[in-house]
Amino acid sequence: MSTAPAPYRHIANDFTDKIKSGELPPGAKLPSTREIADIYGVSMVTVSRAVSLLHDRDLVIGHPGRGVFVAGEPEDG
Amino acid sequence: MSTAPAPYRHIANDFTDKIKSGELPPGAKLPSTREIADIYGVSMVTVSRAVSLLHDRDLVIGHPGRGVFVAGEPEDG
DNA sequence: CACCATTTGTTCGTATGTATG
DNA sequence: GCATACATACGAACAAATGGT
Repeated sequence: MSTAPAPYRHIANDFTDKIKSGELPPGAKLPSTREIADIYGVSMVTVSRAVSLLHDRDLVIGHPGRGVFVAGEPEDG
Repeated sequence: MSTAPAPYRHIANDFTDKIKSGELPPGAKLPSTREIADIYGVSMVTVSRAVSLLHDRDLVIGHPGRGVFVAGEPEDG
């Protein structure tokens, strides 16, 4: 069955991996919603949902007007 | 203070509380998406998002054509 | 300070797909 | 195949915050 995850799940999973692997260290700024949407070929709503999951897991922190940053310490503290 | 959570957050929080308090025991069926949407006065999309959070937290399990059930053991096995 | 552009966050309506019965 | 019900997505819109001019 593969159980292929939905796009928003895939995106969330993808960034979770990048953060946990250190590719995106604490304080790092994620691409804007529009950027990610363009990269994955989905709408901004879908990206927003994916980021919401990351936010729910305390992996990232979004700052309206600035961007989304990886949680952990810098930029946020 | 207050920081009133968004509707979908509020709904998810509400059901999380019901489940954790035992008001909704494992195997219990949640109201249908349409029902919840009607109760809270929001669209089904918003309810679906709230349930997605519950699902992400392994609090519930959705069965297309049947409904959403509280996770834990029964019904889900 | 005022105005505008950018960016995040959330919602609505609608459509499609899948699964159950 | 139809009715019911969950899951996800898109497009458009509004609200709030930030920052540049």
